[in-house]
Amino acid sequence: MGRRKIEMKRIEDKSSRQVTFSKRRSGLIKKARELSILCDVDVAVLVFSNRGRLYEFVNSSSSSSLSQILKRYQDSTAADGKASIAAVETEQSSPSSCAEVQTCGELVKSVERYLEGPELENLRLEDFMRLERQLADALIQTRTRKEKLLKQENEQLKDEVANLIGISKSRNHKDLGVNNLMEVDADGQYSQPLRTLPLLR
Amino acid sequence: MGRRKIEMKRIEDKSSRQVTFSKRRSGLIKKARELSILCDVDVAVLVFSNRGRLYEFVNSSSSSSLSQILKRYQDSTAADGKASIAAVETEQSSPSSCAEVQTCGELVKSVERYLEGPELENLRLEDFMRLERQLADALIQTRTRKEKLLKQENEQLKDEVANLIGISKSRNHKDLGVNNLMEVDADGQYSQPLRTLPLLR
DNA sequence: GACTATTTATAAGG
DNA sequence: ACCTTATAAATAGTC
Repeated sequence: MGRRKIEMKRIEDKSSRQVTFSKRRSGLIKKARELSILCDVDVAVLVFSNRGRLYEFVNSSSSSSLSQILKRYQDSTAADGKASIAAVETEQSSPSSCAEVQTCGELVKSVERYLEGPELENLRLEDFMRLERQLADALIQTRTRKEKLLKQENEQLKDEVANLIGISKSRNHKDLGVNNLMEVDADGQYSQPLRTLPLLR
Repeated sequence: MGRRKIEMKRIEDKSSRQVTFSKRRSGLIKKARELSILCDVDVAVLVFSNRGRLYEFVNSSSSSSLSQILKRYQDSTAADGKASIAAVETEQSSPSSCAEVQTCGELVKSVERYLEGPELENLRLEDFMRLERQLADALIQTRTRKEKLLKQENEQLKDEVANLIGISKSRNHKDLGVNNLMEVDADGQYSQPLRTLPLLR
C-alpha cells in the first residue's frame, strides 16, 4: 500500500522502521476499532514498542474479565506515576519529552517488575544464576560508563579552573586572544574550547 | 475499501456482519503480524466473537509480561467454563514450556538492548548513577534469592542423601511411613516432602 | 507532518 | 464459505 511493495521482514533502517511503526500502529488500532464497531465484538490490541511503551486498544464494552486483566496489567506497570504510564492510543498520548530518561526508567521499571512480580517465586535456581551474571555484567558496564563520564566531567572542570586561573594570570598581559585560550585548554580531552570562555574576555 | 463506503456503525444484517467479521478479523491479524515483523515489536490482538470464541494473535517473541497476561486471561476464562477452548486464528501463541524462563530472558534482553542501544550515548551522568544503584539492588536481590535456593536445594539433597544411606533416625523404626519422612524433613525450609521419597520405601 | 502513487483490504455480487 | 472485481483505505517513499 505504498509507492512500492515492501518485503515482509524487519526494516533495518531505524528511522524508517520508527516511521512505519507509528503509521502501522495507528492503522492497526483503527482497524481494531472498526472491527469492534461494525461487528459488535470485543477486541483488544496491545503493541509494545521496543522501549517498552504500551499502545493499546480495548473497546469499552469489553468483557469484564478482559478489561480487568488489562487493568491489572496497567496497574502493575504504572507503579511510578510519571512518564512510565502506558500510552493509550485512544487518548492520543503525547510523546515523551525526554526519551533517554524514559528509556532508563523503562529498564529500571522492568527490573523492578521482575523482582517484585509474582513470577519471582516460580523461578528456578538456574534462572537466578543466569540473571545474576547478566546483572553483574550490566552493573560493570554501567559503572564503566559512569566512571568515564565522571572522569570527563572532572577533566572539563579542571580545564575550566585552569582557564579561569590563566585568565586572572593573563590579566597582566595586554592582548589575550581566543587562540591563547585554546592553547591553555589543549590536553587532548576535548576538541573544542568551552563555549563560555570567549565571553569572559 | 469495497464497492461502497460503509457507515461506521454496527452492521445490522446478521449474515453480512458475520462475513465482515470473518474478513476484517483476518485482516486485522494479518496487519498485526506485519507490524510485529516489520517493526520488530511485540503485538497481541484478541478478538472475541459474540459467541465467546477467542481469536488471537501473539507474536512468538512476545514479552513475558504480555504472554503472562494472556495466559492469565485464558486461565480465567477456562476456569469460568465459558468458551473453554480458544480458537486460535493464525499464529499460535508462544508455546513457552516455561514462562518463568522467558521472563528472565526478557529482562536480560531489555538489559542488553539498553546497554547496546545507541541511546546509551545520550544518557547523562545522573542516569548512570541511578541505573547503577538499581542494578546493584537488583543484583543483591538476585544473589539473595539465588543463595536461598542454593541452600534449599542443598538441604533437600542432604535429606535425600540421609534417607538413601539410612542415616535418619527413622531407620530404627519398624514401619517407616510417609508421615515419619515428613517429620524428618521438617526444618521449616520447605513444606512438602520430596515426592520421590515415598517411592524409596 | 503533509502529499500521492501504489499497494492492499474489502463490500458487494456471483 | 469461496471467487471476482470495483472501489475505499492504508501506506512507502518523498519532501
